[in-house]
Amino acid sequence: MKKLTKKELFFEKTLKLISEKGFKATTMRDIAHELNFEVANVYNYIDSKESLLENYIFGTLDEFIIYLENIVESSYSPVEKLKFVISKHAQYAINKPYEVALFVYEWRNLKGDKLQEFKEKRSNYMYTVRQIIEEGISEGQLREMDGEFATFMFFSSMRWLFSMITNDDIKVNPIEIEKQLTDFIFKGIENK
Amino acid sequence: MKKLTKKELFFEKTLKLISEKGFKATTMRDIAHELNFEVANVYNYIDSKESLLENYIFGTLDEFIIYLENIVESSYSPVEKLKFVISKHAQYAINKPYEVALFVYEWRNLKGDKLQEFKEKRSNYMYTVRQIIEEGISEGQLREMDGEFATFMFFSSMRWLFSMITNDDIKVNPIEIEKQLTDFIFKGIENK
DNA sequence: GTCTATAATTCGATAGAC
DNA sequence: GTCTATCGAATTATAGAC
Repeated sequence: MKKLTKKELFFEKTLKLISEKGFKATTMRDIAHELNFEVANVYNYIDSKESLLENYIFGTLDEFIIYLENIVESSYSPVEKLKFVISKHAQYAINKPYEVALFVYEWRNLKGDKLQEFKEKRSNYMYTVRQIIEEGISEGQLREMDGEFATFMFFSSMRWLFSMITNDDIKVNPIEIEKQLTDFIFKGIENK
Repeated sequence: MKKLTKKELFFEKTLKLISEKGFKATTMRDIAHELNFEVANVYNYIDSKESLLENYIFGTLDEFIIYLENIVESSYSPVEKLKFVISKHAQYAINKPYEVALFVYEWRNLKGDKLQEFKEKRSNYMYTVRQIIEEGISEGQLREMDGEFATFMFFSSMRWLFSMITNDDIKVNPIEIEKQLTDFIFKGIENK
């Protein structure tokens, strides 16, 4: 077990707190209390509550963007590319569920330019995945279907994963969860 | 177009506001401003901000519970039952997207007994759906798979629908959206 | 890095006149 | 039903001593 610095501990505990209570519902006092010190000390680690959210969300978003760019530039088939994207989503949701929670639920609390930047980057990301899906359809690897619907489905998978992973009742096997997700997206639930 | 009473207009505009900005981020002053009157007037319609959220969320939840009970007590096959549930979710998401938004994103802001009640009812609802799915698997209509995974997938569909329906770029055909959703859940995206 | 103290603002909610 | 006025609590953030 790696020993965490105070700074790392601060961001880890704060992230968990915000993802569970919600960004707006989490006060600086909540954060201070979680770390057993006074409110003023929170500002030893961050400039403002606003910047805290920005750092978490763009940290996640930018990592996904870079990964997707690498996949797109590869010579894999559309289906193989999609499986890489699913795998990335699954691994991220398993290893960093709280980052995902903020990304999915709290982006609305971004303000001004940062909100704009988020929307644009996310839109570009989804459009790129949609192009892969439509390529798969036109090549016949994927069944005939509405590319937009399929793309939306694709992204709902990350939310689903998050629900599963943060559910205390369930013991998650990371390998199995990724397999189940991939099977679901490709095969559905029907027995044929 | 039906004419709305002042009361209906209040709840309609308030619902839309809260679902777009988030419950915590929406202030009583925001609500008053949206309706072109002063803050004090908000309390002509509601007792507290807390009760407002409770009414919206349990209105949605209880309707789903009653509908599911009727399905369960019917003599339809598991697959047919699931298709009724999907249809209900799709129709609700299409006709009442903002109620769904509150139900999905804002339940964390319920407090005390109401939060407990929500969790229990939702848990029971999911468990009932899971039983239908597992019945379908054991009867061979659905492929062999983890019932828990499948159930989670099932419920992520409502969130996906919501994303689609509230996306301004997309013109939604209600019949088509339900078909695409059903196809997705049963067949996945692969071409076989 | 930690504390006390407090500024400055915003929040939900109420009182009471019209 | 609508307004003005206001309360008390909670919020983010800062100043400055140790």
